[in-house]
This record gives sequence, C-alpha cells and structure tokens, in this order.
Amino acid sequence: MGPGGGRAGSGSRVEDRAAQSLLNKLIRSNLVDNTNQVEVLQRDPNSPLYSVKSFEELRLKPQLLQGVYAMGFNRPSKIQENALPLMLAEPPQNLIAQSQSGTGKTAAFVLAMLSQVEPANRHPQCLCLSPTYELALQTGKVIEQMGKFYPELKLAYAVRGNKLERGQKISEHIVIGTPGTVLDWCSKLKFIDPKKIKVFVLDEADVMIATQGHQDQSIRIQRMLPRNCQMLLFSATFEDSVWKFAQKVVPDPNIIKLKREEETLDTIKQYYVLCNSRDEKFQALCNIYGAITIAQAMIFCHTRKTASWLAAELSKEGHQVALLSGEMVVEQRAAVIERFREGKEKVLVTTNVCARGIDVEQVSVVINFDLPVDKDGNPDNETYLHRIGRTGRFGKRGLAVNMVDSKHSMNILNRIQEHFNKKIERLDTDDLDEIEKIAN
DNA sequence: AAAAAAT
Repeated sequence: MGPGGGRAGSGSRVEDRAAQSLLNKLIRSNLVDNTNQVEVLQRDPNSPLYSVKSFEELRLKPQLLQGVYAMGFNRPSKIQENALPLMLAEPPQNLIAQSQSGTGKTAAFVLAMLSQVEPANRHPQCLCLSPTYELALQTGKVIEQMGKFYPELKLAYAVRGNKLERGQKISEHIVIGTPGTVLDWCSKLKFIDPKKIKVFVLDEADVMIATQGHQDQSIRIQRMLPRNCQMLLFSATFEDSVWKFAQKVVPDPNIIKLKREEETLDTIKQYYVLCNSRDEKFQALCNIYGAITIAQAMIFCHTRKTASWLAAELSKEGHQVALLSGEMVVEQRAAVIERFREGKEKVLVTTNVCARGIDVEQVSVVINFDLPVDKDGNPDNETYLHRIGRTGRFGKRGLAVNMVDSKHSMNILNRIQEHFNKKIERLDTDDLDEIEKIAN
C-alpha cells in the first residue's frame, strides 16, 4: 500500500464506512486546497520552507503510520503538509495554526501527540484541552483510532464526572480534557504531574485563550508546564485581539494560516427567515421541519432556557427532537450526542455548547433560531462561522437558515453579512417546494 | 450568554 502518486483514493485500502468518510473529507480538502493560499511564517527564517507530500517522508513510527492509513488518510492535507514537519522537528517547535473546518486539524495535532509518546513511561506526556465535554470525547475517539496499533497506549479523559480516588496518579500517556477538570487534576488534586508534559495542545485555541472564554484556566495550566514543553494552538478562527494574545503567550511561535475563510461559506447556502416574534419563529420552524429532517439538522439557541423551551414545544407539536445543553448531567449529554451521531436523532436543539468542532457527517442544515451575539449584544462572527461550519461537510451542499424576529436582529444579521461579504438571501417558509429543493 | 470545577 502507500499513497502512490495520484489523487487520494487510488490504490488505498479502505476498511469501513468511517474510514471512507474520512477519505472523502481528505479528497475534498485537497480539492479546496487548490484554490487556497497557505501562509507559513517560520520562526527561523533561514531554515528552508519545508513541506511533505506523503506521510512516509515524516519517518513516523511504523505503528503510527499504520494507524494513519487505517483511518483512510493516504496523503497529508494542505495544513498537514506544512504543520507536520514543523511539529515533528527536532527540537519540537511551537505552532499557531488557523484553517477552516474539515481541513484536518485534529488529525494533525493527534499525530504530533502520538509521535511524542513513549509508552514505557507510565505518566501523562501529552495534554490536550477542549472547550466542551462533547468535543473532548470526539477528539479522544480520534486519538484512540489513530493510536490503535500501539497496544500499550492509554488515554485518560479529564472531564466532568470522571472521579478518581484521592492520592491516585494518572498513568495514561495522553490526557484529553476540559479546562476546569484538567486544572484541578494538575494542581489541587495532583493526579497529573504537569512538569512531565512534553506536548500541550489547545483545540479551538481562540476560545481557550479569549478573556470571554477559558483564558484564566488555560493560562494557569500553561504556567505549570515545563519551559521546553511544545505548544500547539489550532482553530478555524482567531479574532484580531486573540491572535495577538496567542503570539504573546506562545514562545517563539511558528505560524500557519490557510487563507480564505470564504471557502467555507461557498459550500453553504445562507438564508434568513423574517418573523416578528419568537412564536412566529417557532411557527416558521414547524413549517420547514419536514424539509430539514431529510438528513440531520442542528438548531442553535442563545440560552439553555430557550433551547429547552423550543425542544419541549417542538415535541408537543409531534416533532421528534433531542436536546443538548450544559445544564444536563454529563451522562445524559454523552447519551444524546451518541444518539445524534448514530442518526437515531435527526434534529438536535442546542446552545453554543455544540457550536464548535462537533463533526457529524449527516448534518445538512444548521438553523440559528437565535443569531449568535456576544455578551454586549454585538454579532459574534466567529461563533456564526463555527455554527454553520457544522454543515457543508464532505463536499455536500450545506444549508444555514437564520431566524430574524425584530429590527434589532435584522441589524445583527446585516452586520454578519457585511463581515463575511456574502449574500444572505430571504427565504419564504410558506414555499415548501423551494425549501425542499434547497435542503437537498 | 454559554461553557468551564471534586468548589
């Protein structure tokens, strides 16, 4: 086997459906990459700009290369071509990387972590932080899949509800977790010795270091790490002030930007529905429910309260929906996201907890029941891009529907439209034929 | 406002 010379897919061994979908993703990102500009800023400008066209060139451990191919990857995506040589260099380099949804960020940093693990050392060597419980579970699955040919490799989840006995020490090689739990495990509870961490990954890095986000906890964790610990920051979005802060807190960072976020928007058709109240939005949503359930859909609300209200109202109307928000206990959250992944639930009503990173292939429609706004009521462009980025995956055409219920929210929508310089057209929810045509 | 903690 091996990547061969040609396009991804030729001569590769594809074992199952999951592997096939990952392959599809890779094919798509290669196509998209033809029009994308990659910008690489190396720390040492004298060293040659260095990218790889195959995984072999990286001299990975055989069991890791086997894991990469078993997942259906046969050649690196654009971000991986540039990021992997930097991350695997000796000595390890720090990296801040920005590239859109579905371009292979997760696989890139998982590969970097796995290549640093020494299984004989029974303590955490790599630490990855995720902004939510659900994303930590998802990334953990990728680590387990890609590392499945290391029989000794162990992964620990530092997430809510995962309780350990006092005085216990984590012996697992990689820890994936959410900020609060990881901070406790590193400091107060001393389950992890942070001084022995070699690779530190911030997934959805912008929200992990934003003042409004998890900055305090992330930075407190970072300060406990050894000085030579490799730091890897990945996200699809970095708002200007956060980008500056990232460069300040990461020592000697290399920078990779996959430009043109409009690419994401080109595969997703955006519409808005004009209403005058929350109840009208609810009615409009009921009108299009049939059209959006042909595949899977995610409906975003601004608050937990609205989400649970909406899920209950939709149920009363006889529409089957699932609800996922941070007010639920983690066992429930794990069960709901699993049912949604399996396709047992077609519609997920949720909050920003699911705005980022969640990768469910069959999602073809995203509905913003409430537009994303920050705490000051200004448009939250980053969250908008992340939310609608839950669809339009695998080269399929995605659909985003924004529900507007006032002059104020129309103004928010106009500002989002201007920010991305991409037309958001009006949709008439009485015209079901039109909607079905768009949704498919 | 949501998320994030054995508090």
